[in-house]
Amino acid sequence: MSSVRVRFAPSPTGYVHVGNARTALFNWLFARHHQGQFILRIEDTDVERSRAEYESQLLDDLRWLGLDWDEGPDKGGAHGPYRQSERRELYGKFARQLIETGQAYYCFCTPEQLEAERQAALEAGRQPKYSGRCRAIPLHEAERRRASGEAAAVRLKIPEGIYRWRDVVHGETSFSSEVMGDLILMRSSGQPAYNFAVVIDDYFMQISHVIRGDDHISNTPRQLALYRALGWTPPQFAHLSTILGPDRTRLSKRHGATSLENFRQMGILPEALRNYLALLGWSPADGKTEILSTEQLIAQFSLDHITKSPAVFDIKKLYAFNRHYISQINVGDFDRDAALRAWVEQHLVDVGYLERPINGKLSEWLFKKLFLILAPSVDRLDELSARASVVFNYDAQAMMERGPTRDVVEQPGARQVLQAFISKALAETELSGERFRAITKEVQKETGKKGKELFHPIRVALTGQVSGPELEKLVPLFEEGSKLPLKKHVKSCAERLREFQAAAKL
RNA sequence: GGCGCUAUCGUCUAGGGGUUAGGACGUCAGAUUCUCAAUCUGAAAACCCGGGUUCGAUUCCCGGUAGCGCUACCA
Repeated sequence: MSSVRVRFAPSPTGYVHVGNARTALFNWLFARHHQGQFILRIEDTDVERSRAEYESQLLDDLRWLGLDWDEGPDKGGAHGPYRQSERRELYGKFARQLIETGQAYYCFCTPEQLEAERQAALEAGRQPKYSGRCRAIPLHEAERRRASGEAAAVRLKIPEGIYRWRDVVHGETSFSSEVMGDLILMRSSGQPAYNFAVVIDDYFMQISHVIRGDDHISNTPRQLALYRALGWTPPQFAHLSTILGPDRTRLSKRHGATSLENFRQMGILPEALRNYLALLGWSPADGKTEILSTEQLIAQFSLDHITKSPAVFDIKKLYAFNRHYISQINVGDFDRDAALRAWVEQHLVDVGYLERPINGKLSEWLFKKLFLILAPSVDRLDELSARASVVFNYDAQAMMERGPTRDVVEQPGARQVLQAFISKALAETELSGERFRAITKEVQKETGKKGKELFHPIRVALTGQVSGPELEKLVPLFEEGSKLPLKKHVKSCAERLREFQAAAKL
């Protein structure tokens, strides 16, 4: 089969939105599945809105998502340059060619004039499309007017007829030329217009499949008209459905987190987002498996299994995937994944628990103990600091003033359990998980209390909270943490229990 | 207004002329755990409406409705 070349062509006008991220992902998966090329092209023809700093943000976002490209603005390639702003001559050349062959013409109408006509047409209930007035201006006259300094745009004469293509996801699709006005190729500023630049670029970059949002469906016939005028064979088109917010309108900022940057800050793992996004509009061959590694995604991805209908973005489901991938993190991953390590460090530095440098024993404790004990219960990693409160914040006085914790301590029998436990625990120089277990066994024998009656008061005395991870894991976490040079001191079990004794007047 | 796209549990989806309409998230219940989370088991939950074709339509066709998109010298 001929080689697959696909592209992701964002304009640098802000952060990368999930909708675009999904488009990028589908292109990438398709390219990787077919061992083809994935090309990144920057569509910065809109000088007003494009900003250079957005471009580097954009590349960072895509890298974070785990997508890599074979050709792009930062790495070049045989079909560059990869910024439309650097391809001006090309567009100019073909605009002139189309004018010379009579397929395009100069248009001297001003935007104000066009807007007025548009409004008038709308009010009269007519189709608001360009009248084609400037088609009648002879070329030599147009040249003369331009020479005298008059600004002109270039328009394509849309040939009449039906424009049809076989969309890879929608099947046979067609539009009549009647609904299209002569489209702008070059703006009077000399900048190419989107539909023109896209066609030129896709052709010269030898794009085989254009996989993009279905908001481009009605642009497709215009582009087809251009391919026809230029005598070029168009690529295959695949139009992906829109991603909607919970209210079924197009997903946007007002729906909350929608940019890759947002998700990164929330502590969504890129593999979770990739997996979730892949399932928005695409489904695996067996129709059932949802947790899929990137390798499996690449192996199974096919344009045949794409749905046409729009999808509502469900953050709860994203969280479920994120929980899954967080629970898969194990000790070794921190050695491999510097980005994950840096994220966790920064997060805890930001809340004032830690300070840099973080290395040696502290790093070990942080990743191999604290993280692995606390992370499995979070939806997103930015909840880690709140979970870590059990480690860093212990205040016996406050605990005795709060209803839920105080009630546990004041339950009948609780003091008996606590007295026995505390005297034994304080006799130890350091409490290990094993010693903790042994001591609670002894307390159980002596007091006859077990289960909830036994552990609940101990949990409250040791953590100041009524729920949390297993005590057997927390105890050594506290003990080890207490010996580390942390910005915020972690109280040892002994410190906690003495403070508790005083506050509870035991 | 015109043109186009879309329509299966609350949500993401599988499926397809005859099925107990499958899976996942969420929800609810139970099990387990010192607690929460996790985990396991189970339950409730869907073919937009109206015509047509057919022995039989949720599936195919037409129409309606609704949602979304385009209708720019934005992309």
